[in-house]
Amino acid sequence: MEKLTLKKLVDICDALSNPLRVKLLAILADKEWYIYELAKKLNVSRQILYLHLKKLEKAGLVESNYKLEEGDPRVKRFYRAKFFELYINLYVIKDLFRNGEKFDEKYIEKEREEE
Amino acid sequence: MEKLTLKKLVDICDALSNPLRVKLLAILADKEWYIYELAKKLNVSRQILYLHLKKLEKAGLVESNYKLEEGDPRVKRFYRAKFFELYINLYVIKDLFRNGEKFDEKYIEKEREEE
DNA sequence: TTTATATGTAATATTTTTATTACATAATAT
DNA sequence: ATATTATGTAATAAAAATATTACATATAAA
Repeated sequence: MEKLTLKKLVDICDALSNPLRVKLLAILADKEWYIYELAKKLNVSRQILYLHLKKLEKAGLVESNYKLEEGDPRVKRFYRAKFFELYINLYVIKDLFRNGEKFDEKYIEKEREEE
Repeated sequence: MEKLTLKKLVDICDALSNPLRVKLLAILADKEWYIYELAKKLNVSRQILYLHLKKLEKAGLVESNYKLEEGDPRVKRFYRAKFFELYINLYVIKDLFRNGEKFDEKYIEKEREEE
């Protein structure tokens, strides 16, 4: 498993801190969907899906690309889940702060990336 | 590892979706602290710690109790981290929705517990 | 007696997240 | 032509999370 950083943990947890986003991830794990189709299936607005998918994409849990299907000249943006693994316990959490860097620096670094 | 539910996942991830809360958990893993002491150490307000610790407590990641120390009649409320483990990947996420219950029911159930 | 230590609540303000609504474009299908 | 399918942006509203400030209580220590 790839090295876990504080920022990565916080981003993934932020992404999974909402039940609709977890559901989206489960749906996108089976096959790729485009937003229009997803909005109909889940009976929610496209706009809210944009926001939730953006957060999942930021955490690296989903990805998307535009595709042209045969016989339909309309470009569709397909989203799919990316495989990931996360294992955490108290020791893992402690290790996040046991590598020279100070918490404050990491905190500030995270905020810089936000811009 | 205990059976993971959607609600439990969302609560834990919500708790870990903020870097200060992750830091708090790491600190409380080593020894128990009371809020006044923590506020000084971290140079943040007591009030903000109340809020963050409440969220960690709700997720079952920390616990607290009041204690009297020898030679000091002032009651102190000590917080400490509880051991936990969380393993997630795409299959685990999918499994959360593969047990008869529908997503909507779980979503609504979660909201009821909020009250 | 005043400052520091310790607890808690309540009110308010700020910021972020979440959700809704409206607009604009373009091809498809009826 | 008009409704449906598809994309995107922008404005706004509502709700939740985060942060600040103020108040109240009580003991310790100087």
